[in-house]
Amino acid sequence: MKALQLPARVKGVCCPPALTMPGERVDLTVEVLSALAHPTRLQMVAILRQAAGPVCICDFTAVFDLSQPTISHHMGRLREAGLVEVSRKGIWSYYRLSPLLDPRTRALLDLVA
Amino acid sequence: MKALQLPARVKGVCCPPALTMPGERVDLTVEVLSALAHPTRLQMVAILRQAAGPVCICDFTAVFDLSQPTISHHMGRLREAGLVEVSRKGIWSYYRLSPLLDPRTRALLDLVA
DNA sequence: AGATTCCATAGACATTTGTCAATGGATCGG
DNA sequence: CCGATCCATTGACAAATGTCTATGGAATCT
Repeated sequence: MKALQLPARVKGVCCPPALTMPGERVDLTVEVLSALAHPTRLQMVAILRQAAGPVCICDFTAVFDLSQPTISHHMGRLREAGLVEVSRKGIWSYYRLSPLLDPRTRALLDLVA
Repeated sequence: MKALQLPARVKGVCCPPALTMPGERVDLTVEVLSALAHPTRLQMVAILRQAAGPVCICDFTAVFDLSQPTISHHMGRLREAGLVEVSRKGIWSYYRLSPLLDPRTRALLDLVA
């Protein structure tokens, strides 16, 4: 098989693409984006951003038309992504945005939620 | 960013916060976030942001360790989300970031890609 | 025309995701 | 101690997602 000669464009002429983003940052970013890429979770984060203080799970179950385990599941995903933290008081679980989010993630939340 | 005040918890009494984000904006945001929430697609967008001009699909297939149909598939998802546009020249398909992205989406790309 | 290259689409298949019902642990009120 | 409430976990199951192989159309070279 002889190599063909193609017009105008030669491979790599336009901009030889390089993967400049460190793999670790790719993974972290994808994890955060995935956590936010769901209507329920995005709105949960929006609620937490606007809330004056930690919000009870029972409040979320009241707002969304979803079962309590599903609410818990979504909140768990936000927690695994490091976006929220939980504090228990008596019977209730209160969630808030993680106070130590790195600036980039904070800016992301300000943008989308 | 209005503070919404929750009263002290009383057993069995919940005080649901309001869903302040318009449903349409939730859906649009989720669509964009979903498109970006994959390692390959995120890096594709990063490449397009740094590129001086449109980038050929054949360059992406050279960079990623994925089959050509898979590359095409991911690029198609970015296109469906309105993030990229395609222009054909002869045999090749060149992709670039959509020039008319709304400022919020542009800012999002600047943050994560 | 025939061969070759690029790329999108279709089909198949395994994995992940989103949801609910059921269960159980922890805490509180009486 | 008993019953009730909150919430996380488990298991099940349908739907969406990511990947590949195979195929076909379009453009270009010989």
